[in-house]
Amino acid sequence: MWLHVDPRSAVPVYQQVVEGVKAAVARGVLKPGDKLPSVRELAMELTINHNTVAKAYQELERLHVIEVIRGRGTFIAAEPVPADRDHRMRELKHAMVRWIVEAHHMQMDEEALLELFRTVLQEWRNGREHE
Amino acid sequence: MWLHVDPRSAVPVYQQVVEGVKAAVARGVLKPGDKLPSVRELAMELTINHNTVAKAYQELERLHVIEVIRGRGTFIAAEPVPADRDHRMRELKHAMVRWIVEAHHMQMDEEALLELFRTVLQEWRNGREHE
Amino acid sequence: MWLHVDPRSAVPVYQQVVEGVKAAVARGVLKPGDKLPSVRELAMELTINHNTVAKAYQELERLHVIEVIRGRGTFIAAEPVPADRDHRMRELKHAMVRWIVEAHHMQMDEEALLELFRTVLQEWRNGREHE
Amino acid sequence: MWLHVDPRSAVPVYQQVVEGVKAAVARGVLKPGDKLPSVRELAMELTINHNTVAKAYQELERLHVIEVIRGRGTFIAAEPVPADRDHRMRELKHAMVRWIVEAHHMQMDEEALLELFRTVLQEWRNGREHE
DNA sequence: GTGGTCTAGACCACT
DNA sequence: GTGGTCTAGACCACG
Repeated sequence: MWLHVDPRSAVPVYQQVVEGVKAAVARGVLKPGDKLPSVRELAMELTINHNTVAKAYQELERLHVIEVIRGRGTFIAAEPVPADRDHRMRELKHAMVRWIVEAHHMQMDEEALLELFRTVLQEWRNGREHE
Repeated sequence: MWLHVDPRSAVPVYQQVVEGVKAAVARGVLKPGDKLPSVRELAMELTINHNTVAKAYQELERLHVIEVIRGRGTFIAAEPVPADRDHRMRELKHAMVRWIVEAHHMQMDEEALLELFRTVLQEWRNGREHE
Repeated sequence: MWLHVDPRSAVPVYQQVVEGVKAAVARGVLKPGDKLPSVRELAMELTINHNTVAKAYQELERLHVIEVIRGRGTFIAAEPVPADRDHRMRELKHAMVRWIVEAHHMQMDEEALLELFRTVLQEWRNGREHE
Repeated sequence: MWLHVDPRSAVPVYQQVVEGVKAAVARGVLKPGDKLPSVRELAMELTINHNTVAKAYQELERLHVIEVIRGRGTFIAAEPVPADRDHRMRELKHAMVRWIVEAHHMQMDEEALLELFRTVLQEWRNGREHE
């Protein structure tokens, strides 16, 4: 299964589903046109409520990651053109600054941080190829 | 003032205070031994509830960023010893993977992402020097 | 073809068919007495389920836009007598109020809204002449 | 009360709440900074479930119509700058075309339609002054 | 007291 | 069978 959820995590379950699907798309596990499990199937599989899955799917549709076709199912969207690019870019930068500060408090060099990022990037790229 | 707070924001106010103090320390605005405003002073200054500031201070003490000395006040800790280094390192990596996924959904190249990170790192360093 | 349907769309497919036929009649593409494709033909052409087309035809008959003659086929009605004129008039007014509210939230002047309506009306009229 | 809801309507209750608040803002009944009833208060008043109100509030926040401040309440946003102006403009035009077609089927002249719109606009303007 | 999230179970419209 | 909506009731984090 390409999706896992931790009910005891601080981050909301529906958001974990959203991020999980986005990650699967980014990793190439899910490709444009692929059919997602139905709301109830996925809910069963993750042993969570179907409303929670539905909320996640609605959020994903709003983000243009998936497309919902009534009575047919939900599918990975063809071309996820990001609408509010500026907004998301700003958020991404803020997230980065937050972690630069955090790294500082972990006695971590900036050079080491950059190096770590390169490593993570490399690992991710490798993991992606092995799909 | 080295601290600002936005009551309209998805991130909790007390957490904004925590991050603000950590950022000030990382940027060198606050140095070991420096005295922080009292809970009530800071609450007044930021026009937020003093319970909120108290909660932030408790969190900061738990993180060994500050030290509370009864009857004397609260101070920036001498040596910010990172307690749960492994845990935080794991979180840092997860955050990085999230960036990669997010960048992917913004049609952003991995090389561009790395470049962005370098830029943000550079900007932060500059801001730090100008303090 | 005078009819197109978008399966990915918030508005139900059968309703898109209904509106499409009504639009064709209003634009003069379909005239009283014109024969419509059979349920199965149209379904084939639009690559949608024939139940969906059947539902649309039923709705159109209810609205006196078309007439279904057993064993002969379905035709554009001679005189589209508006049955529930009051009801539809009320809905029309409500829709207009919704436009005004929406325009207001888009920081749009009332004069600009009126101008926009005039433009849309003009464009539609032009499109109609070119059929 | 500036808000009413019809549970038997085809349009979802939560959306009726969304439109009701937007209308109240457009009419000037609710002004920037005004406090909205709490989720549970409004739910009680409209005799609907609090989750339904919560969903409406979340949608309104997404539209920048209101601002939610945790533990304090929800307020009308200061400056409702519309983000996806193009998208909404396109939708507005489509709605207009739909009703032009509809008016045609009601045997209504285009000139009469324009005149009706002017009237509705005038009525709305008057109703607004009487608040 | 505020909104946010989740579960459970139900009904509905659409295909 | 598909997703969308709603109710009922519960728990949690925040201020």
